[in-house]
Amino acid sequence: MSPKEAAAPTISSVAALAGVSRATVSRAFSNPRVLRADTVTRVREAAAQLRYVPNPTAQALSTGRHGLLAMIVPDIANPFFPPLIGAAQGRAETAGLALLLGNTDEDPAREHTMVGRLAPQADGFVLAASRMSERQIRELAERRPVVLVNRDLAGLPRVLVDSADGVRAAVEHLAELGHTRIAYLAGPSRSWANAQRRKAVKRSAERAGIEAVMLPGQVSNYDAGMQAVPALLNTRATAAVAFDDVLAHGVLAGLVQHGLSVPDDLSIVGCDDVLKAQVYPPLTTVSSHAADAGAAAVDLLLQRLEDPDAPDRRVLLSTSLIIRATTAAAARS
Amino acid sequence: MSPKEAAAPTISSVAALAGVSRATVSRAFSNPRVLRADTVTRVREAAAQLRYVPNPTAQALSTGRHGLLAMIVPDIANPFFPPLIGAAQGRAETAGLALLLGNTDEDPAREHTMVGRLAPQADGFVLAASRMSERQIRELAERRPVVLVNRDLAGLPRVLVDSADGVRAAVEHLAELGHTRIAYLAGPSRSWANAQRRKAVKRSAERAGIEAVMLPGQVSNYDAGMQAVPALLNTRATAAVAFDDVLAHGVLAGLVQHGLSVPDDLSIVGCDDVLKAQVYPPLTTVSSHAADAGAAAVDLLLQRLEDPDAPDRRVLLSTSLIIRATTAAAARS
DNA sequence: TTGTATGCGTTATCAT
DNA sequence: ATGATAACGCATACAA
Repeated sequence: MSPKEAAAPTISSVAALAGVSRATVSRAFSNPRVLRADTVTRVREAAAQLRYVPNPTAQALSTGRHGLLAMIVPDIANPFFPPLIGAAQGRAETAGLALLLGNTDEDPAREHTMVGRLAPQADGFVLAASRMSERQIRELAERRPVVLVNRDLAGLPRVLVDSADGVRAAVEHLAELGHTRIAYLAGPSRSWANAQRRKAVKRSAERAGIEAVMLPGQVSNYDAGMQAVPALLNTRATAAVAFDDVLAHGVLAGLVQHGLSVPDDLSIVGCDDVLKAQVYPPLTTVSSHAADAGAAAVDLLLQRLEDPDAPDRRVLLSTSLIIRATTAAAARS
Repeated sequence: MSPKEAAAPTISSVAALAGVSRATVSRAFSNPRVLRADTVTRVREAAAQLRYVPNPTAQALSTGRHGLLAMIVPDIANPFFPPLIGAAQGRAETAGLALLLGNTDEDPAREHTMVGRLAPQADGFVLAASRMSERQIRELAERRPVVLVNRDLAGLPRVLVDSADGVRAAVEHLAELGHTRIAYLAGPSRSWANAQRRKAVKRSAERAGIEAVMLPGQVSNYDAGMQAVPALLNTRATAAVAFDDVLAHGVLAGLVQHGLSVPDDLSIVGCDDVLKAQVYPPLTTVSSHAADAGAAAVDLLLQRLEDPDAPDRRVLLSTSLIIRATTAAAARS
């Protein structure tokens, strides 16, 4: 039952069987157009007969292309990322590439050593919500094509789910409901999305003429949301927008623990729409489209791979407010 | 900004700088014990000075070891898998290996071509909840070390989260509560876990002297759970155990849509404990420990990698019933 | 259109 | 303890 290395057929065996040189076999696969059609088929038949498949490692050593893409995420347990990863893997697969996955647990140092470890084998990187310093990222980009997701660095191809619009709509929605004091419950401090959302809340609140108070950053998980409730209550805000749905979900739970009811006592808005209508009460949130982001990122990377000097593109994925059941008129406290 | 291939230093440059042969440089890294201590340090200093790092591709071509593990999952969007993947990646990382991730969308054919694509580059596979045929799996195991998660094939190393105990406890719990007719809502038909749970429900019900009716298989997602509700109601069962938590979660929602309340009208038990106490009402479920399974699988694979002829181990991860709030005394209908 | 020869960066065998 | 040198499997510049 131990794997026998079954002496995989090489280019030489195929060449022998087909009665051509090894170079011809190589060309029959990598550049068939330069060969006569019949030799191509002859070689291919021989190859099929032997179940020959080009050895990617040898190809890599010779060409420098490994057929591998690397994707780095800060927290695979956060429901935002699995769809992102799945879509990226699917896209890569379609292009004949495989996906290396790295999970950093929000640790910039770990991320840095990880990309260093992966760089010699990966043809390119998609850094999702990278926590590395700008300098580290640019250093990597010096070695390998890099595409960023939710990180906005000039000169690098990047896809950004632009929650500014959605968040603004959320704040306006809250203002219209009569809320005059809202809170923003922050997410990871190194998160670009968090910075963007925070800023959007602040600005939109100003514009709407209502007050916005900022609560300190949290790792994004259910428990953190629950534990943030006392601080939230302290602000005397009548509504809160949370960095993301999982935080919001925790807040929901914490609130009922405190005997408060949503949206009667407090309105809550999430972000990313990872919960859909699956919690009770269904969470008002800002859409995200993580899967689209993953696919777009790989597309950008693929593009970059064939033409390294293609102009860097900055693709923005728009968002919108999804009103469900956790927002209502402000309670008169 | 386009990546310059900066002519990475090779073993030759280091050899030149250190005034030794390439072989010595190689040994200084892969087998330092055979060299004099001072030459090792001299070589290492030269390497450090040039920022030399061995080229893994070249190593792979020469040794056959790629430093890559492949993990295949049927559905990365199912919350059971991300922790599994995260733990596996972490374990691999500790061992100096990187993780290739494949998502098959429950498609056996896709899985098969995927492992074929990956086999030449991966040192070994962990197949999580593989949907491939036994034959295909054994074929792969012929080429590469394979560890199975939640699939029970004799002769192959495997880690099984053994939900039999937990499910039995669940059924007994239900019986004690006075339920005399329960339903099992099945999951993916090719899932080993589903088969095991289904069987456990059946047997435990017999032993407890109550009736168990089996509902047909579903893909495991929230909507499928919701849509299964009419069929569930049709059985006139007063309790149901679902293949997993996400299905159970959908059932919960479907039930309230039908104006029914849990656990007053119907008791529900999930599996895997991926929801924790995060839904309302908190779901009674059977624990799983996906992360442990991922770590254990990689450990097994690592073991297999250094000694291909190690006896195949079958590690069982035990489960238990977690009683929360979706089970109660049978309603007298 | 096809073949020859060489290189890609290591490891490993065989000498010394 | 260290050095030469031949693989590893493929791609490609150059020849023919």
